[in-house]
Amino acid sequence: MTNTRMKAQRKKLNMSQTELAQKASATRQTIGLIEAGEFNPSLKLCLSICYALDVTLDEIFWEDQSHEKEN
Amino acid sequence: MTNTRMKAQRKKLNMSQTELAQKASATRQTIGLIEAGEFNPSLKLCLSICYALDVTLDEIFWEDQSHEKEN
DNA sequence: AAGAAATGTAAAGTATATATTGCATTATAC
DNA sequence: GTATAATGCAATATATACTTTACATTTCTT
Repeated sequence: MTNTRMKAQRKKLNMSQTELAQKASATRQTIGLIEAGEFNPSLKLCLSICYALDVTLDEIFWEDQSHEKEN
Repeated sequence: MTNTRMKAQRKKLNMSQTELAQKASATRQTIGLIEAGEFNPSLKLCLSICYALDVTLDEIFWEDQSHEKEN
């Protein structure tokens, strides 16, 4: 359940969790936990992350419904 | 700052807030407040709403960055 | 191999999303 | 025009996102 698309996009931009956290005005821990799939970010934070990573919501946060909930 | 796209899609499907709430396993109040733009739903809830309304995240929750934050 | 940077993880505290209950108002159907 | 459904709005309670601080481990650079 880790968010591989988000992590991949961050790496693609050669950005550390700390840098992303700053751009998205969150903490490194929060970013780490989201990438680890250990929590459920708010829409605003998702949007901030998208802006920082230059992608849209669907690109990194969409999950197919059949993708049975795993927590 | 009300979420007009979400509301419009719900109406398009002839669904009441109560029905949408049930399908998305939330309460009517929560749905009402999200439509009113009075808070910041979690990603999971956004996804549940998308499934219930048969749209994707970008269709009803994406906001352009220039869309200056209004709360 | 050593030092630095990046990441994982955990405890405690704060802010806020969400639920629950309840009542008032507006729209819809008969 | 009265009943019924749909929505708006508030107060209180609870769950949990997110922060802060801190330390351990892994990865990168030299």
